[in-house]
Amino acid sequence: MGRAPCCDKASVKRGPWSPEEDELLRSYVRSHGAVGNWIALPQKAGLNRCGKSCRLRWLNYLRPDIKHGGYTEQEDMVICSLYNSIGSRWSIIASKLPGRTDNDVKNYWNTKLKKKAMAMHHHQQQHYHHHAAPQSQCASYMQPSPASASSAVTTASGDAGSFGAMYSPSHQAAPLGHYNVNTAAPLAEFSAMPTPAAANSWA
DNA sequence: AATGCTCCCAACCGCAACTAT
DNA sequence: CATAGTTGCGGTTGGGAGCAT
Repeated sequence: MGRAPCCDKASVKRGPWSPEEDELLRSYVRSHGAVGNWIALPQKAGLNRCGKSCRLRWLNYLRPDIKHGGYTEQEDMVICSLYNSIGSRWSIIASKLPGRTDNDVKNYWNTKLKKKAMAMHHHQQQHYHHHAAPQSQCASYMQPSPASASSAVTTASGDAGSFGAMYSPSHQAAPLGHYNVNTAAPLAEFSAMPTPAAANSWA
């Protein structure tokens, strides 16, 4: 026996949200506080939307503390080092970046950071061909990580896993399986991690 | 100006985990 | 304990915006 669908897709609106719908959802959450039941919310709020869709819209876009774009070098490094350590666990990575959502971090990685990492990976390989050991601070920061061999990373989307490895800081989180979400360092702790020179070399 | 291409991001989908009964 | 309902997550896609030809 299959699981019942969360809503009747045929009778529910899909696609982009209108400003009116945003306001309905925002005002409902504002007046009712934490949403207990997202499935029931659309009806109560007067929205012809799937509960799942409402939840996603709120979490990824309407929440008051959301930041969009404008990623800092420091945030880049947090994302890459955590990706290296735990793979594509976007919700965990996002939880270390105040104001960022898993969807946002995921999009940012897929559209920008991955390419940046690939470019640096290419550059790094050329560097290794000419030098026995990395000499720049950037290169030392990008030392391949033991964690990159973990199942977490090897199961992460193809080549991207190994690219993530390049950004591993010297003190990494434990590989998946030993990774403790509760003890993972928040963003502030990363401030002591890479050198300014390493951070600058990203641009 | 028209067309095609690429990039980016919001949103959807399906599954797993969790919770209630 | 078993089942159903709900939530959370990660992968993927659709389509608009901007750029190149």
